[in-house]
Amino acid sequence: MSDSTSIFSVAKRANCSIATVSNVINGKGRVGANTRKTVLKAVRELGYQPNSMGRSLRMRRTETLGLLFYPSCAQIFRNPFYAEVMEGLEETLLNTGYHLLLAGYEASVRSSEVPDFVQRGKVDGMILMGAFPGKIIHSFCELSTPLVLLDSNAEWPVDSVVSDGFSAEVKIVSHLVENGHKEIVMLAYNMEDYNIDLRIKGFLAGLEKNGLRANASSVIHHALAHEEIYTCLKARLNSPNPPTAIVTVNDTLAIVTEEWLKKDGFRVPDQISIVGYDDDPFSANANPPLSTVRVNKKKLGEAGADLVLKRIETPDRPIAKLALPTELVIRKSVRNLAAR
Amino acid sequence: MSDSTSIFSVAKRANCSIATVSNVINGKGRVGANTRKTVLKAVRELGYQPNSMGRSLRMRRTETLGLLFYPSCAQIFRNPFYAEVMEGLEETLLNTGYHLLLAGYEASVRSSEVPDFVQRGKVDGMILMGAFPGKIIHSFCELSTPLVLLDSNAEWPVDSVVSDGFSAEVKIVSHLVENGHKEIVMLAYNMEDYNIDLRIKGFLAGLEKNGLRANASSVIHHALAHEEIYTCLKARLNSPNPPTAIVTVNDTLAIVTEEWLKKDGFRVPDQISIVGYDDDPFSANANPPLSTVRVNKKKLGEAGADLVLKRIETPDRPIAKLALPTELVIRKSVRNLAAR
DNA sequence: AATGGGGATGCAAAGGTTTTCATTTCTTGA
DNA sequence: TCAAGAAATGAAAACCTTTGCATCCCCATT
Repeated sequence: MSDSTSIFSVAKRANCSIATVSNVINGKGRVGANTRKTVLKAVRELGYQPNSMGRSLRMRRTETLGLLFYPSCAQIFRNPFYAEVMEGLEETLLNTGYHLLLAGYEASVRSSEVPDFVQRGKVDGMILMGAFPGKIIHSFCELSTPLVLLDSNAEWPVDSVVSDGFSAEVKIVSHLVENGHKEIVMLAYNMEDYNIDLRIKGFLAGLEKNGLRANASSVIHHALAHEEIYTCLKARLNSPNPPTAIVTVNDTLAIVTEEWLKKDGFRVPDQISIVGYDDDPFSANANPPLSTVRVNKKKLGEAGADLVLKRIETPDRPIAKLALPTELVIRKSVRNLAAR
Repeated sequence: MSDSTSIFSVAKRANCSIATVSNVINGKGRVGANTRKTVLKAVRELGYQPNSMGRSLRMRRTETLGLLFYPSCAQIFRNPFYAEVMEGLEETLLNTGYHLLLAGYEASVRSSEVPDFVQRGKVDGMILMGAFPGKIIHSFCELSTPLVLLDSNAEWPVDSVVSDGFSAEVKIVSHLVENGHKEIVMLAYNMEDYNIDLRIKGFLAGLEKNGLRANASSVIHHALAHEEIYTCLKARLNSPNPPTAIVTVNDTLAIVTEEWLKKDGFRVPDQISIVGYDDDPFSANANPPLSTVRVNKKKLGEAGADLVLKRIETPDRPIAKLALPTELVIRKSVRNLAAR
């Protein structure tokens, strides 16, 4: 308990060498049964816990993983999506002895492009979460630090885990077509974001696969906020061939769009169907309950932690790029046009 | 860049001793202008960053703070309240060089009641966030590790920051009374939670201060979920002297209660007024917009970080217990009974 | 009784830093 | 030119571990 309980004090109390104490604690080497008992007793009585810094210095291993958010911790905390990812991370790390060093990109980067603590050896590996710009990912890739991109990007030569947004969107389009929809438009943000791009690509592929025309006007995206997107959508709804179904790049956008549509007198799903992505907690209680795509967020976290741990263990293992399968969850926001 | 860039390599390249390199880097001691330039050059060319473990070992300081959530990381991530607290934490730590070691209580505690990493010296101090049971807080208090209870509890002899829920509830009651309400009931959870207790006490004090009777039936609380609470409320609404106003212990409870009330045909606020607590992001957009209490969450985070840093710096300073002032935000969920 | 072997234990180095204190070098005034 | 004082530099210890290797002891086999 005292401040100065080091391995020395234990050794002195147990009347043996520090090497022996170390061996007992780590279960290495050979230690006689009696000695072991004495040491264990001393450890207990002194409340000794090996000092992490001394150990890390010697072992060149910190048992700490950097968890870096983009753009900031607060931003990620705001998104309920990541709560479950955290759950997966937490559980996987549970029995490994590893801890997470939390950092928001903006707050942790001073001079270079990579947070100091990485190069200073405070962590054994990094998990990057959020829509990191390519430029930043690039800097990380050049380091030799084990690295995994979690729900972020799969285009770099490092381990990564994403949800399979491509297949998901194909499934969505097929689902809509099965329900008689032929004029479908996608709503997306216009920003550098791998996942958004992936979903757009999947959406377009879905159209083609179902024999619908896929062109520039199939996707409405706007760099700016939700309002702008809705303005474009509304213009389209009043045009000759108005869409009967909307696919949004995530649930948040779906919900606000739905609100605005209702406010403007469009009935959902009677007049217009809508499908989201993410299965956020509020989506099931929306009015009408939102059809969407469920990604196993917990598994996302588990896979991420697993990958970086494996990379630390075996730096030369082949790069793993995981695209987790998704589940289309059908609720009440899509109308069957055929069954009229 | 190479793996083995230590202070030695810099010293060799700059043709000086490691002591001098250390002095240059830390701006301590005296170093000649020329030598300084040479060392700096070597540092730059080698891309040298001092090793955190070596430094921590020697300085007995890790520049890391433990951020412990109860019951788990995921649980806290789910609550939008904490996103802004994180913002405050992040910003305050920004220029201090300190990092956060994240841990969920459930996941990080194995044998003892306190996570290993604390006693192993992986952190210089701890921030506890969430409704920790007293038993656990007690274990932490016995440690000599700097500790701050953040939005958790203020009843222990350690630094703490909470929002002043007591005064806030007094303000709420006064506000309701000013609007002609005389029959007011509070909805709360029945669990060990300092903040809830504080708000209940404030509510009762508010009643007394305004000359209303405060008794056991003034507060409806139930160990179980929202449904149970609502059942009790509904019974009360159908009794002889039904409440005209409801005060809930947080916004979430307010919103679901509101939904159920509306579903049961009660009009809010025409028939029944309601006030929440927390000013969650969704509360402003509720229907009607919810009157509630805003706590400066960011400041909560700032104060917490600040306090633990000060405690590390000056272990003997007097204990600080902060109760941050709150702001009553009046929206549309309270009806003025006087102006009929 | 001597030799060999195996199990138990300890010594000392290494890992990267900071810091104290001694030593060296420079400057300046007489 | 010398001495003294100030400024610059370096050697070594300390922080706490782990681990390779040497040592020691004891028992069994020949």
